[in-house]
Amino acid sequence: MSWTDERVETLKKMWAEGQSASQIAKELGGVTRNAVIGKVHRLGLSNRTPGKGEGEADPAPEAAKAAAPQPKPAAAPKAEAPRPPRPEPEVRPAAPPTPMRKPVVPAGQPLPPQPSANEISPEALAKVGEIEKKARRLSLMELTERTCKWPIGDPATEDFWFCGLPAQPGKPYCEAHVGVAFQPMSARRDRRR
DNA sequence: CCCTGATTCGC
DNA sequence: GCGAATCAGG
Repeated sequence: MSWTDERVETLKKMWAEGQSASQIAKELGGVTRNAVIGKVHRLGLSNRTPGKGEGEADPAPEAAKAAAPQPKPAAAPKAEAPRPPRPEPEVRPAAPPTPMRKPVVPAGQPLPPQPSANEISPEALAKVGEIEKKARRLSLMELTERTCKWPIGDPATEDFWFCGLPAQPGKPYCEAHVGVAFQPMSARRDRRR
């Protein structure tokens, strides 16, 4: 593969969007992230290190950092979450060490949709309750394509993190969470009708 | 361990 | 110019 105009354009665009080199490499195909990074540097797109270049008297430092790429929580290229999960509102393992907490409602951040009483198998729920105690409690930034992206807690408070346990290959969640996230479509309604 | 970008250097 | 190997960091 070579750096055709088109490919370079894609590279520039994605890089500007804040996409990582590996993501760009994946998108382009036929190149590694190293190739992408190398190209980025050759194009002079890398982050201008302070006090460096000659003809780089950049008097407009503000404009560049205005755009913050919007992070995608469960950006699984293939298997996408069938529905926004909302584990157990009940579960709140860590809340005590914050007496001074109440103005925890940021801006009008609506709480995630609550699937209400879903007809999830009791075993699955129990399983989830168990593993959530062992959750790695990862932050958004720590999630990868192979960590469970199941949210736990209230996003509006400090009691929020992601499961982070090893995700099922090709799935965005760990085994336990896959169990409650992917329902066979109405696990079973009234027998016969 | 997973990931990130940065740099080097033989090609 | 290219990019694998390597480095440095989170």
